[in-house]
Amino acid sequence: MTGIDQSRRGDPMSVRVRFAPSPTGNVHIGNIRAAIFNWLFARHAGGHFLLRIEDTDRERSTPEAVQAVLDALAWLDLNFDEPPLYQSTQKHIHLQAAETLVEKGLAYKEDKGGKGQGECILFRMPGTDMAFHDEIKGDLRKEAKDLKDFVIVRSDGSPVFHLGNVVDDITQGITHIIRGDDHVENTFRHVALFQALGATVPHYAHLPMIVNAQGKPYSKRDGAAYIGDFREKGFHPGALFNYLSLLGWSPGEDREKMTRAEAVEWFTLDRVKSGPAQMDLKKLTHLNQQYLTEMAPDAFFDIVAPILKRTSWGGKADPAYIRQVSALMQSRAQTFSAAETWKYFFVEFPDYDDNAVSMHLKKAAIPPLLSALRSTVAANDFNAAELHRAVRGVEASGGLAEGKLNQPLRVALTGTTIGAGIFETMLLLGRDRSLARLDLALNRFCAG
RNA sequence: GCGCCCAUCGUCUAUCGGUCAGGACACUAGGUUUUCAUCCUAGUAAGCCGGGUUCGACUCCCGGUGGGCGCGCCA
Repeated sequence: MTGIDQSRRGDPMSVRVRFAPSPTGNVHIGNIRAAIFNWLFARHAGGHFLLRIEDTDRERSTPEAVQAVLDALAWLDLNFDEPPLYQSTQKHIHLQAAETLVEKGLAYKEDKGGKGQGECILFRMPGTDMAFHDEIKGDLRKEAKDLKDFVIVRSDGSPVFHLGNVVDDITQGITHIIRGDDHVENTFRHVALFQALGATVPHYAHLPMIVNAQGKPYSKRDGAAYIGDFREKGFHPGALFNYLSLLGWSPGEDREKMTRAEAVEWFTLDRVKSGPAQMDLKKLTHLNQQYLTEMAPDAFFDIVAPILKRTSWGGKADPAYIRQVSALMQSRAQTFSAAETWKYFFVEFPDYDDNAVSMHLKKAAIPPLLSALRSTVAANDFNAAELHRAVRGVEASGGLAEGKLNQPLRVALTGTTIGAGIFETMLLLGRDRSLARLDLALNRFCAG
């Protein structure tokens, strides 16, 4: 008896996979990609996706760090099927397994010296060449001489990663281990442990790593390598999920943008690539814009409203007004953070861009026309049809081609050359603010 | 240093011996749009190198080069 409850391994046909992060405060993009692939695999197979928190590092494993993992999974909607297993609660089972191995002669105690800490427990490798089949990398083998005994319990009595990891996989009845390929070499040890513990060896699949724009492994200084960063930068979880699923995997037939259901339906391990993949923020952003455009206006508003609330100028705006601005600007937002550029809708007077001003308001012909337009607008009803008629009328009287007054008007009203349709924008700004801004622009930029 | 893995446009990829080597992002040039964004059209751009096997290799084999990972009482 190993002391490990193997009852959950019941149906050998039922797939059980797990995401087993160690909570360190931030969830790395590579880790979450592993979670996505595990989730996809489980859902495709109609199996179970489990979560295990490897919280044996008491220093870093704070409740906040655990919450960060849970938040990341929730944000990406990676739902798991059973309560998470906290590795720290399994310590006695790990140790019992180690004792069993010692009793069977499959592990032994030894004082390796060092800092004089006493005896630790080492696992005895079989002494033969080993091989296992990787669903992604194919058949992998290692010669006996490269497989050395290793510590499974430290001299201070704490279980080492390899032991805890394997024992917990047995406890959770894991059938397929899908993880980053930095674990490939460990797998020989793990296979030996599964066998020594009398458990069925699970199937393995090692995922290629995600590297940075320089083709190097992501490090702290690369930034934006944590999923919280992407959330803060205004990415849609669906877009990130879609994009990440395409890093190292492809459904073929030129399919890229896909729904979750499609990804689940098409996902198979044999279509996972084996070489490292680079993140491309540009492509992610492009996908993101598509996701934002397709969102229901209310859903878009729900996310954008809190972002505006946090700005110095959008804090106390009327929700109904925000909803209108949101609806107008949604289709041109690449990320949710684009809302931070909507300032001119929420203040009395906009910040004027110097280039825009000199380009569109400094020409001699413009001031008199804007002035005339100001009078016409003030004298008529403030609606789209009238505004349109007013602008066209002034253009005609000034000998300008149709549409040539639009940009000067836009700059006078918003301070910038880019934005949604100028008439729609004006209607949102309202009659008073529009007239006031025209006056200000006329006085400040067109006088003298 | 030793071991293992990988190698198609700048990037993500399709291709499972015979294709004008396809798609997407990015880029360039047009078009639509009052600006921007969107959208449409077109274009530039790839099989790391060297040997084999084969009637025929991006595809199979060997070598080289380059890159990644591993070699802890870390996880």
